[in-house]
Amino acid sequence: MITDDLTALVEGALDNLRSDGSIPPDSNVPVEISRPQRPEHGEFATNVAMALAGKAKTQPRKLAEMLAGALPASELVSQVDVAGPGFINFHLSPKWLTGVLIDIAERGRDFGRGAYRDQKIQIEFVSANPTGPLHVGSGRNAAYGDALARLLTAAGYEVSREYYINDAGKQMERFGASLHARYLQALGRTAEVPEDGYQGEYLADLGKQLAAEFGEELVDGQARIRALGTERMVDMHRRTLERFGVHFDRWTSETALHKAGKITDGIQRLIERGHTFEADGAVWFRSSELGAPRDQVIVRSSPEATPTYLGSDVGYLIDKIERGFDRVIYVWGADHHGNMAGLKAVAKALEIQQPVEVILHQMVNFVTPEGEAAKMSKRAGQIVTLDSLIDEVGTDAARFTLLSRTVDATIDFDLDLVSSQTQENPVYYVQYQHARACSILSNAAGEGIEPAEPDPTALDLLGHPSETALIRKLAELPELVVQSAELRAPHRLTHYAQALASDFSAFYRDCRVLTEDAELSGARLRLADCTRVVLADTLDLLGVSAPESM
RNA sequence: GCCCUCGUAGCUCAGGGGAUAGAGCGUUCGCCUCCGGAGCGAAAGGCCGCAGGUUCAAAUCCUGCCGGGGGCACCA
Repeated sequence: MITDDLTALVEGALDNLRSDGSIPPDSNVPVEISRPQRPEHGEFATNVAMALAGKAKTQPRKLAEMLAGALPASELVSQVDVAGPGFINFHLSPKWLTGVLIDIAERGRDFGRGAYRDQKIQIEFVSANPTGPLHVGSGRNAAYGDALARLLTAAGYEVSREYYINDAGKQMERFGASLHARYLQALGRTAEVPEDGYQGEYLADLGKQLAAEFGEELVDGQARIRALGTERMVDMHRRTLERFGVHFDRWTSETALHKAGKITDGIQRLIERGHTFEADGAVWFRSSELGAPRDQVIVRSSPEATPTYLGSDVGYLIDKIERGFDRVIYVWGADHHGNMAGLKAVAKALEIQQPVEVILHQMVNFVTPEGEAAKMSKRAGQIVTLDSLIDEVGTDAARFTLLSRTVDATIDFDLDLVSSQTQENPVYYVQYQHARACSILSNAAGEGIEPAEPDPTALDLLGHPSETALIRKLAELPELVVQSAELRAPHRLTHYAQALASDFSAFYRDCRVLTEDAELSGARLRLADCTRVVLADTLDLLGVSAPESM
């Protein structure tokens, strides 16, 4: 990678200076290559001179000049500027610029891919309770988890997407009771949804459905109703997610884990290892000794004596690890923050060597134009569903918007602006530039003009500032992919996509592609084609489509 | 009370220790003989919440405080 080459150059210069006594022999400073904010500064920069000045008590300017003078020759660098407080700016050679285009032309979508890493990562996300429709918070989770999975894949990892179906436990009993009541109501009987149950209208609809399909058959069959309801809810989640462009490699049911004995085995492991005690008739996990703020119940007291959420998670975690992943990632909403310490404590207690990583994303709030937060509650039935958001703005705009901020920041949706956001959403700008590139390419094809062959002499004609700026932007993708994957920060790609689209737009404005000059047209066509590839690839990493026309 | 997270332009947000802190929207002023105007250019607009600390260097790291959001169940 280019930064490695430049780092080696600077380190070589430092060695030269040390050996001729210009700087003290023990003056070791880390060399970091960065991208300057302003194009006039060049393609890359380092300010190792400032760090060196601090150690060697010498003027940074002078040190920078010495460093620049001591740089070994390289065909990569055409010019070095000494600027500002100790900065050395590298201007890369035209050969490097054409090299970027050749790389893209030859590798296509592989251009943005990192080297294979031989590491299997499992990422579990969404995992919403099958008690109601997916809401927009789950949409954020889905958009993030899926984009991160795509990013990790692009960075060279083997990734498996998993959805955990919480189809056991107390909430599901409440769900069953609620649906049973709705079913009875649909049959014209008197029944009431329990106070701690699910009041949403969707259950009334489902109750009517069951009444129509089964008649009186299920009147005494609450367990059956619960199972049927769960099944339909999971199907609904699956459909919504497919519609949202999210596909899971595996759906694991908590009930299935129970049946396979994995849950009780897991709890047994904790007991055998001496991490538990009994109190008030319940089994407790001594998590406070493993970094958690308090001990937690893993098996409820009688008469239920069933595992808690954390209790089930022990067996599930073991199951994940036994399937051979080198790392497991959980994507949770911020409202699950309290479970993090417990899960980490379980991993410690079981002496799991593989990293167990939890990523929390902040919530999605809905605000009125007056700025009042309208809180969402599933139980109260006031749901802004993911389906309704997709209906309103479409999958592309929804995903792009939900991904455009860091996971650490809450997202405020102004409900009244959701539809007008269709107009101002930056995703359309990016898609538009992609469509424009496609359009130019097809116009050219109609006139029999083909993109120039990917070789340095043909592409050497490119040199306009808007052209070089665009090429520099294209060149950022491979590093950005690896970086964003390691930082778990897909939102960086949304910003990159916009910047790239903007640079393409400037190129379009300044450099007419289809001209009298066939060779120049060919070279610019190649640049347009490379931009098309990189834009499409970036959008794909976000799970957003790249239409050829709009 | 304790834990997590946010506080940067009028608004929504980027900025993983380094140069003159950036973008979109909004505002003002310009640009349609032009390969797609869902566009382009320019201008205005900033004690980077406050106070300490670490460092040659802090919007960035640490501590405290103030202010928003989320958690602290034998719910998931």
